[in-house]
Amino acid sequence: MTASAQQSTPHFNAFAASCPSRRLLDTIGDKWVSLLIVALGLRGPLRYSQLTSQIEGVSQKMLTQSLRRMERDGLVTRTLTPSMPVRVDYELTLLGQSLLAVMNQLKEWAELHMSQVDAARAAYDRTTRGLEPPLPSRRPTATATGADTRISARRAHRSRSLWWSTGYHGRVSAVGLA
Amino acid sequence: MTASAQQSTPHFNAFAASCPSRRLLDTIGDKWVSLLIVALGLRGPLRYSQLTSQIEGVSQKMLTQSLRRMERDGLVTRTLTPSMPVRVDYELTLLGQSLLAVMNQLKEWAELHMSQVDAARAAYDRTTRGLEPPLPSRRPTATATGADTRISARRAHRSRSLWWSTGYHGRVSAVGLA
DNA sequence: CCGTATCCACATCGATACTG
DNA sequence: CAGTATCGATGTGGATACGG
Repeated sequence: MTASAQQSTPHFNAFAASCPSRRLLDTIGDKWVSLLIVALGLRGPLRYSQLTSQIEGVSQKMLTQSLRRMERDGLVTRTLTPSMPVRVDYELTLLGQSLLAVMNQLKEWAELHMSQVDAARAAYDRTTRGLEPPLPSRRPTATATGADTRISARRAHRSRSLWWSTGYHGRVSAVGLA
Repeated sequence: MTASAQQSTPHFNAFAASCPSRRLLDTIGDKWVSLLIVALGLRGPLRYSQLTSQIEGVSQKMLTQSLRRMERDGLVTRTLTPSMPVRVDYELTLLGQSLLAVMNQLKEWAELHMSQVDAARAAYDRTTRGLEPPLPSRRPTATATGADTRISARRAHRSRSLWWSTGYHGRVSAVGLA
């Protein structure tokens, strides 16, 4: 990873659209997956029902789906104990544990910086309000969906010698020097 | 909510369903956001067009949307330079930089462990194949959506004295002792 | 208890068209 | 260049019903 970065290992690169690691990035970035990793890392193996209560608001579907994917990816093991009430425990594998550190940091960052983010949002909304009207009604247009307003006479290309104008009227947050 | 379990800091807890930090966790776990953070952290400020090419496969819509959200959350700044071709640069804020370390680890973990995950998947699919039929056609059902097969006579509860049986016929990956 | 299957409202996202 | 707006296919996820 020192210089130009491409000879040490058969490297994966998440910046590449086709690289499998990008999908993996998506998977491990999932809300439920990250919470599950942290929960399982925090207190040993956990039963399905314990996870249900530990991770508030998760539905059976999402819980099972996430656990299944994690099991398939080798992040957790699933152990069935055929006791009287059937019991199933989930536990992090070594691979899963290697993710734990990162996930903890992710969750902690979110919790630690929540207030700063909130402040930033408030400031942003204060300076930018008006751009996003409350949109009270769906669409103030006539009852019939304006089907003809769509096309509109295509005006012939009027002198595009401007190429791209400097007179920018778009959204502005900060302006630099030309 | 007020009484037990917290007074040290006005703590956020992502395990709680209603905690705002959970949504934040969702946001920063987003594929595009994480790639953007890493890209911007890697080489200074970047222009919109540079991000387009740097992060392969991202659409205008997702790029703009992600950048906008990140700007609102105080993770990046947006600087407009009214030069001849209009130019817009995005740069990490201090808050954004504090996320960089975690994001780098996340992306690196994905790239470093991709092969292990692949192996785990292959192993899983080998032991579990048959559970997921190739589903060749969409749905072999008749043209009309089978509307009556839905209900089916609800059978009266037959002796549930078993409560929950031990004779588990479900999916088994590993079995523990009773 | 530990799931699976289905329905369906809603969010996501790519493609496309257009604009300052 | 750097967006915005809209459409439509697809995905996501909760609610519900049911089964070993």
